[in-house]
Amino acid sequence: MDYQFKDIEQKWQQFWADNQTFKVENNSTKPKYYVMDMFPYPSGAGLHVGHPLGYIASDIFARYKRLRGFNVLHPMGYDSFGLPAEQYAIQTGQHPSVTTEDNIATYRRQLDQIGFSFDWSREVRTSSPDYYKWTQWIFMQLFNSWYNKAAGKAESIEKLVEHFATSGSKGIDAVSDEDTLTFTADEWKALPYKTQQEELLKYRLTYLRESTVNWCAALGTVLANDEVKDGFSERGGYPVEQKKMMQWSMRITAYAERLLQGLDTIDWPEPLKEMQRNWIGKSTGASVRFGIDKTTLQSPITADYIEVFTTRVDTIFGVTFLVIAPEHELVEALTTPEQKADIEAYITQTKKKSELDRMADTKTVSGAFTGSYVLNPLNGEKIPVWIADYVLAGYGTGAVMAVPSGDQRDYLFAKHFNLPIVPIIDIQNIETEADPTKEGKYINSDFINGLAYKEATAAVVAKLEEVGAGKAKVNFRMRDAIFGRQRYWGEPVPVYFKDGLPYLISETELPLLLPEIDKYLPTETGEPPLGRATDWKHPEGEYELSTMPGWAGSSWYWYRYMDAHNDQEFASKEAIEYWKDVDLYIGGSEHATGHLLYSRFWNKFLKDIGFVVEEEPFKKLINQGMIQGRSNFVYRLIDAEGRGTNTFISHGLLADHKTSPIHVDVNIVKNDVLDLDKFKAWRPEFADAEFVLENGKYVCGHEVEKMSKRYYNVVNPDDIANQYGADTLRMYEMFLGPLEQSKPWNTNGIEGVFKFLRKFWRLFHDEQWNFRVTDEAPTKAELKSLHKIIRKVEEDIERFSFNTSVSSFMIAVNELTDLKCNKRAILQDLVIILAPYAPHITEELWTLLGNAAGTLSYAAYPTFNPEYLVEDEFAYPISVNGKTKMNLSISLSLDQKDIEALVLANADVQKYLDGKTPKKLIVVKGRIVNIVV
RNA sequence: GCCUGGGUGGUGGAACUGGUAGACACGCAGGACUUAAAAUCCUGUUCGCCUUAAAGCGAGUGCGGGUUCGAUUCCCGCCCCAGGUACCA
Repeated sequence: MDYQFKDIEQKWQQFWADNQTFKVENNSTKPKYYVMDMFPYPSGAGLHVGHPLGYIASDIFARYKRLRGFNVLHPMGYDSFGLPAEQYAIQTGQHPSVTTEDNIATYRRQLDQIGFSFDWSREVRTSSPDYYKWTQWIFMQLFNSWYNKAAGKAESIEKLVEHFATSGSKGIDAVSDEDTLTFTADEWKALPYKTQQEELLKYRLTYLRESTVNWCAALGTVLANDEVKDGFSERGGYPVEQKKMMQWSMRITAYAERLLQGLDTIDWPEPLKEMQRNWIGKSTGASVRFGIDKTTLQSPITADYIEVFTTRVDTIFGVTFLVIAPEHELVEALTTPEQKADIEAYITQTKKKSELDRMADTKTVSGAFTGSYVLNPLNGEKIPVWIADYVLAGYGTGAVMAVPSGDQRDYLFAKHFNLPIVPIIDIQNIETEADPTKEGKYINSDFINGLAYKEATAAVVAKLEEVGAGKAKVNFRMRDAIFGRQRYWGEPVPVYFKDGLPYLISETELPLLLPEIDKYLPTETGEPPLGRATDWKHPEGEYELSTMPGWAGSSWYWYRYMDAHNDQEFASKEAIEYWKDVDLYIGGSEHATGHLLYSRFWNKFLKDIGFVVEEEPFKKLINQGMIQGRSNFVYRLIDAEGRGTNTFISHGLLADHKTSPIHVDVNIVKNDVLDLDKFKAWRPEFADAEFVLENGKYVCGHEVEKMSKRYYNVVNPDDIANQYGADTLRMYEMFLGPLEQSKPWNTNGIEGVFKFLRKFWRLFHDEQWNFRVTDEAPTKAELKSLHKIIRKVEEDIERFSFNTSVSSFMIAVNELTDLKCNKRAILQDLVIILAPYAPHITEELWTLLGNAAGTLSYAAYPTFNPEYLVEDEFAYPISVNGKTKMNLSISLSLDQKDIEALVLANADVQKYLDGKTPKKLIVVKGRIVNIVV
């Protein structure tokens, strides 16, 4: 029979499901291998062709590893809590769990159609109570822990309490809030219970913190930064104000150093690691306190100094002004009456600027003088204090010591406002711009004059410490992560409040179920949606009303796959000790600093408290590129009055007509040629459309854009699978180009892949489509083809170069077709090698070859034998001055000298030399001959 | 602005360690089969020049330089595109 992909694919998908072919056990004599994909959020739009790209790659890898004798864990699940479902619920009143359920069913159907080898018995859903029970449980462990810097890890809060009770706060080196108390053991014991608890909250790894949020009173909710435009909500355009709010936070900063160091131990793409490094943002420097000169201030001020962080403390004698952020808490107090108007005008101006404007505009210098001064702690010099929007409130202390001779921004600022620029290093050239050099000796710098960078820095830090005005400090850019959302569709926080204190519910009360509410909106008093729940009250107090953020459930899910149905633990010790970590993780780079950082954080925490065994969760990570949409256009003719007609001009003829482009559904266009009948049927307004054709065809224009419904460029994998089959879809997505590269989707080449599979099928069949394979001994040429592909695919898979292996399969099948090879000895091995890429057609042929159904997935992978590829001759390219002129076959057993002689004696070579004597002859054995004349 | 990745035929791409640029596929053109179409198969296909043809010549991997016997690959400078982004002191 001809290649009937529909029957074959349905048959084998059913077989795998019925026989649980890919179910994997938590113990085996085989070595383990864990291949995981970033699980999807099940959106209402369903899967588009961009999603499966990574899944196909990981599935090929998983199937390959299985063939190579590994016990492979390859699971899939759903990140099913999230905003879109809630938004939909607000609009339609449908419960998010209902729409989520529907969407998951669609995803599952679409995934099944592509023939993935997932072990579905381990499926997880973050929104399922069985799952979020453990998300809540981990939250409780974090609440019950603090970070002991001395031990270099998280420990139980009990240990901290014990220490307080025996030794007070002395000897505690912890990551904590800034404002912790100092006390003796007796003083601790004497503290009221509430004060003790408040104190402990300053140490817990999850804690309450007041943070500013974008509050939109009209919508009654908190908005994300990108939902706010110029101080108004993007949705509705209502005013947004900064509001302080008590929120749950995660003390991820405790792990900053370990998160940074860990990057050196994992096999991730370097750009992605770089992103994480930059996000963590470690900088070594010093904090310096500049005393406020109160003699010039007319109003009283509580603060005594402005603290700055600098990485160049050695330049402190070059400081000629201080710049603080317009949002700095001291701005108002420092502003003198004369400067008040200036400062207020500047602050108003800053608020109008969007983040993007502030970033792109490095050329405009702006700022305003507060009228106040601080004193240089080392020489007592009076230094003016300015505000400027290039200083950000959120980083460091929100204040900068400006050294215009060494920093270009400070330099421009000083030039613009006519502030002094003092050179501090002898070789510094500051005529036209700042010179940040660290070479040379210091000048104009008091006691470090004549010193070099290293000694100077040490001397300044020592002096600052001596006078109590500063100290060496490591600063991280990374902030603690807010861990709460004023939303409904998320995990409830397992906490209730009594007398203003948070208490964990008991473990036996887990999971704390999400209550039913009447509508998915904030309450009239501005409480989160959970405030609407009736009869939802802890016996001891009021439940927390915010829910966990989107990243909670995804920060540990790889452990749940290891033991997905355990109701005693998030995963058993045995399962974790067996699977350990994810060997290969494939997903998009948009999660570089969110999910991938939080996951590493939770993993390190779980290791600290002894529940997991590996410091890093994902040993190797590959980013798949984004698949962009390729839109098609038709061109509507514009008549003399400038009105659109119902006539459409083919792309090649546009120059002669006035037209306007219209997006057309890519699904009714093939290779940029419009299907006229489908176009007429597409929309009623086009039913009478007329066309100006070129060569009898209507050719569409095209553009690369985001894949989106409104551009009519969304391609659904179902359509491809229906038309060409899953095996073609799988191979085509790989054939499209390098996995890690972003590329537009187009189906231009899909016929080639489909034809390849038919050609492969035909190798096993005669002219009349009868299955016909012989047991004859293979020829040398056939063995060569086979072993070439064995080696090539092995190399390609190991370096995740799937596109090149698809090409190689085509070459192999072309060669074997030319050789008219239908020998079992060759074809059976070829079936195994191709199986990870095209699992359905290969399963069918595998059984036709007489093997037991379903055994292909665990067959023995063919071994490469280099002997079949040994050549005795090589067609040397002969080049003259680097330009290839001809080929010359020469035995590979000859040595350098013989080759040289042979080449020079050749008549054709002599012709190219044209009587000239070669200056030099380069012979690279087995590669090239180059004659220099 | 900064960081990262990229720029190769009409198109997607290949060339893995500096060694035959354009594998493989699409598209296109021509041909075979067919009453016809689809399907299939065969041939050609980087560009320019010359040629009846065979063959030949020249240019060519974003642009300009450099290193080298030899550069898509390494170095310097520039332009453009994509993604990320936090003026990070």
